[in-house]
Amino acid sequence: MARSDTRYRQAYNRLLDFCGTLPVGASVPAETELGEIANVSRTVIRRCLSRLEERKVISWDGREKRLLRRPTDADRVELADSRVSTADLEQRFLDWVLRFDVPADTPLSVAELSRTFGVPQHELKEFLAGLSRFGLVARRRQGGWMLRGFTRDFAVELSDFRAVLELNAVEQAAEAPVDHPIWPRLEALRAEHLDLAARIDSDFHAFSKLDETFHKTINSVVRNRFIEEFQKVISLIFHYHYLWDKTEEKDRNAAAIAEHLAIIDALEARDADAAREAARRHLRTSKTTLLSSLRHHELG
Amino acid sequence: MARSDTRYRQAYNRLLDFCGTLPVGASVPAETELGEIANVSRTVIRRCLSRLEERKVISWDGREKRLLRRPTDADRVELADSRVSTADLEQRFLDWVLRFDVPADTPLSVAELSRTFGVPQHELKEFLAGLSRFGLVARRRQGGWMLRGFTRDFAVELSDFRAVLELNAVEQAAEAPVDHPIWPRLEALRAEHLDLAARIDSDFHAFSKLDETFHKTINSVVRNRFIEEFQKVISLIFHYHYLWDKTEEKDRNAAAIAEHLAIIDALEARDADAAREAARRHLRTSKTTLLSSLRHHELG
DNA sequence: TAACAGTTTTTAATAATAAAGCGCAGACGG
DNA sequence: CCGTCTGCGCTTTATTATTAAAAACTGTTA
Repeated sequence: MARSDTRYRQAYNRLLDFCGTLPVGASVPAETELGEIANVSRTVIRRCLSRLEERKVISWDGREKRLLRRPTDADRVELADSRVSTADLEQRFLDWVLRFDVPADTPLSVAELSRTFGVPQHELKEFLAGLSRFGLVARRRQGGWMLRGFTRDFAVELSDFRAVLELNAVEQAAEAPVDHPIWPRLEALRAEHLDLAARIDSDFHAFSKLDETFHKTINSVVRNRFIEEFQKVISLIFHYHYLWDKTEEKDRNAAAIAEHLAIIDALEARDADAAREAARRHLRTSKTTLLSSLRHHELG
Repeated sequence: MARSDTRYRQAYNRLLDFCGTLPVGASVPAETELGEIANVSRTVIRRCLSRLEERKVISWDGREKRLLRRPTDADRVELADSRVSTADLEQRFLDWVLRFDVPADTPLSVAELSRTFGVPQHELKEFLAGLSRFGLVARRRQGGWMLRGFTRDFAVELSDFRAVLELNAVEQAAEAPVDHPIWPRLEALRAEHLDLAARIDSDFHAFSKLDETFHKTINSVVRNRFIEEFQKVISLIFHYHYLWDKTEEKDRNAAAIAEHLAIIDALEARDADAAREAARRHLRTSKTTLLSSLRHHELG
């Protein structure tokens, strides 16, 4: 019942490596300096030094530390496990919710999630607490969490919010200076769209990815931590639902390509009003698609 | 090292109360039913029943439970502590940050915060995890948290974001139907603004509260969980900084009243463009005020 | 056979604790 | 005698062990 000593183990091995670079008999640097080498606090260093002394790799008497022998592979310590990536927990969690179509108002068990994701409970709790800011999960009165889920209301509000953010982005893009990096990127996107449009009959599946890139590009002109935070969630959710709704996918995608091109045209003409209008039209379509995808899911 | 048994204690006392309403000798209802009365699970009820039997308040044999005597005050159990409100932790935390002007990039000690706020550590962690979504705090690489704080960048981005949300709200307000509750509220606000304007020389301090009400009203036309979540933080922050910047407070407030009235005028005339423009102007002023308040703070 | 009590399994909240971090006082070397 | 380094002890954090509470099962009786 205590935190893991991975930090110590890693530091220890790193110190062994360092000692390997020193000649036998050389004096070992001060604790502070070693701390900087291994990027840990002095406390950890001291523990490592204790062990090094114990194993007779170094002598240690006050500030007199000397390398006694060349360290071998046998001196190294195991660094137990490679704890599964905790970084993309968000990605994996949303993926799970969307892929398995977890219904709204499902009680979430921290213990169970902890097992399926291979992440300690307390980390999950923190993560869920974060998500609750987006209204995707909520605390239950008697403890525990529940997925507020992917209801129609949620989808509508998410779409509306997305529209607000993205119309703002389009407005800003229209006023971006000529040397802004968005212009070459838009030009490249236009080419990709035209390319895909030409072979839409066979490759219409490729659109989903292109769509994501397009919206990411548009939004990239807005440098705002709040908006960026949301964008991650928004794009993921739209992305998935796009993938699902298989009804008339080809036609939908062809239409969306046309709408994207209209936005690009208006932007490159620096016509803010037209761009706004085009974006508004496209977002309206997106919203409809998202809602219809939900409806099919409910029925299915 | 276990969770507290407050739930059990409360349930026990509530059952005592319930028994008080029964005549001596009456049969006590089933566990499930008792569970509904006290709003706890059967497990807790059984624990309570055990104690009731032990103290000879009831007899208990299988499903045969009878009230032996009228419960007295001596039978009740203490419910240890009144854990300080955990509900408005957000309010209190932001209050603390802003009031004591905690500088950016301050390391936050969960242990210390836990003490000053009288809240268990794990709750604080969850809370901080939630705040990190707003970019106000961040995890440090080597564990712990830090306040990313109230930098100039943060203020700029917050203002911009607020502007995006609020311009959208104004747009929607301009198109609200005649029977929408916003109209009488706006009319009332107009009166309050005029009233305050008349006695601005003495009462200019009262504006801060009026400002908050005004913006809250405008935003109330947008029903969107994401936006609402943000609004709480935004309004709190602006509110505080308004209170601080004492330079030319009277003039500033008088000007703001005029700007508010312009927005109300345009809205009531259902002139969306004019309303947008008026709002844009006001938001620009607000941003300037927020930034100058920061500047003074840095210097002072 | 349906409602109930007894039992077992799971889950979540909290305390305990090892690991890591921090800072000061004094020692040591130059 | 001054600056650097270490020894030491206190703080803080991350993680686990433990228990309260909830939920799920199972058998029994009215």
